[in-house]
Amino acid sequence: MTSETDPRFLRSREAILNAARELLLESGPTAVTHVQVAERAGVGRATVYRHWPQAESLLIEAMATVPMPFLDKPTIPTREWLRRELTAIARQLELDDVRAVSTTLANTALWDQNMDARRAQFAGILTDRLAAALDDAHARGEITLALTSRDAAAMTIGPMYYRSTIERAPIDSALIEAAISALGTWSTD
Amino acid sequence: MTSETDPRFLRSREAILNAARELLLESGPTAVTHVQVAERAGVGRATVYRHWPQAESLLIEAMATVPMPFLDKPTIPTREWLRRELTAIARQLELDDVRAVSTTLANTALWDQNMDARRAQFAGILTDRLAAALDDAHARGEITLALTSRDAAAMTIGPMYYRSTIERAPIDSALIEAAISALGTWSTD
DNA sequence: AATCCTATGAGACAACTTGACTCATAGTAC
DNA sequence: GTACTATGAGTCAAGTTGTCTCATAGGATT
Repeated sequence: MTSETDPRFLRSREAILNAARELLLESGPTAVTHVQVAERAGVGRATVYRHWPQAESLLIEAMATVPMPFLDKPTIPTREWLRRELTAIARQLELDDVRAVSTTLANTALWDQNMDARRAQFAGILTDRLAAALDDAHARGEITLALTSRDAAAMTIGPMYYRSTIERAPIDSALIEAAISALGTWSTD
Repeated sequence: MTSETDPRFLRSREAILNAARELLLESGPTAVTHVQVAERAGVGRATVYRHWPQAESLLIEAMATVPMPFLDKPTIPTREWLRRELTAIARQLELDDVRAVSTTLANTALWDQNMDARRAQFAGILTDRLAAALDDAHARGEITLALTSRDAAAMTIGPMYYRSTIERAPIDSALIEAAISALGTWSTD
């Protein structure tokens, strides 16, 4: 039997990941230490070291277990799809764990290459999908773009992210509507 | 002689604050420890403990020494003032230390009350000043607002902050222009 | 059931870190 | 010159970190 299929191994692994995620959520990334994770997970300290010799790798994997906001496959009309997706992201940003993961990512990525790779991947997906959806909407004549389609993520998610992490206030639908209008002139206006 | 005027005291204090700021910038908030700061500042370890018994307070004060983007007194026309100020903020966000301070603030504020107070103060100033400037522009008939004036900070600074800290890409003037247009209909259009 | 394999918890361990304290020295005011 | 006090260097106990060892027990295979 190889480690990866041993139920004892998998049980410990899950317990450790859950404990790490809880600690991140409750007390921040600095709380994700081998000792604290072991206590919270109810496993031996040595077990945590065996699974993740580096606490930082554990933090990264624990962060990856938090469901982050993404964009579903675009539907038509794009404007409705966009309204729906941005509202979903807004709701996600109200969750403590999503805020914890995104701000930890943005912060630690400045000094840590592994974190930066995760940040880049995350940001890239959002920017790409939104750009593709808008390019398509433009090709169909649904919108006349006021900016490059690759600026759309910053223009729409940016205000919500700022509202949620810097102003720490709820995201109202007016902000979402304003962001959607800011992308260009919609033919359905 | 009281401590606060003793040149020896002030010299140590400055050296410690500078070292802490450098460490934050180069290696992140976790690098701001008594030992590392003492080494970098060229002072004894005990001196750092005497000045700041809590490393976190030192981090907060060191962060406060980094010049953060604010908004100058509004001039007329508001649109020109806004373009100028947002461009200034965009330039500031390209600086490593501004990114380090703002993302550290957003992240640590989630678990630390003192940091959260700083975050709230910082966010409040930007939101208030921008709202006041836009209310004034509206009263003068320079703009018909597409959103509440208190949403303006999120709508304009948000995209730049997201671009700079999540997408980690340069802020182009098209993004700034789009944000300005998103605020409403300018009478000078 | 019996056997083998291996992940685990408990514990021991040295190396290092942390925060507190002491004291001789030297920078500064008067 | 004298008095004051911030400082660096050093000491110290308590706690933390990462590694290793070993008996145990969970789980697969027969």
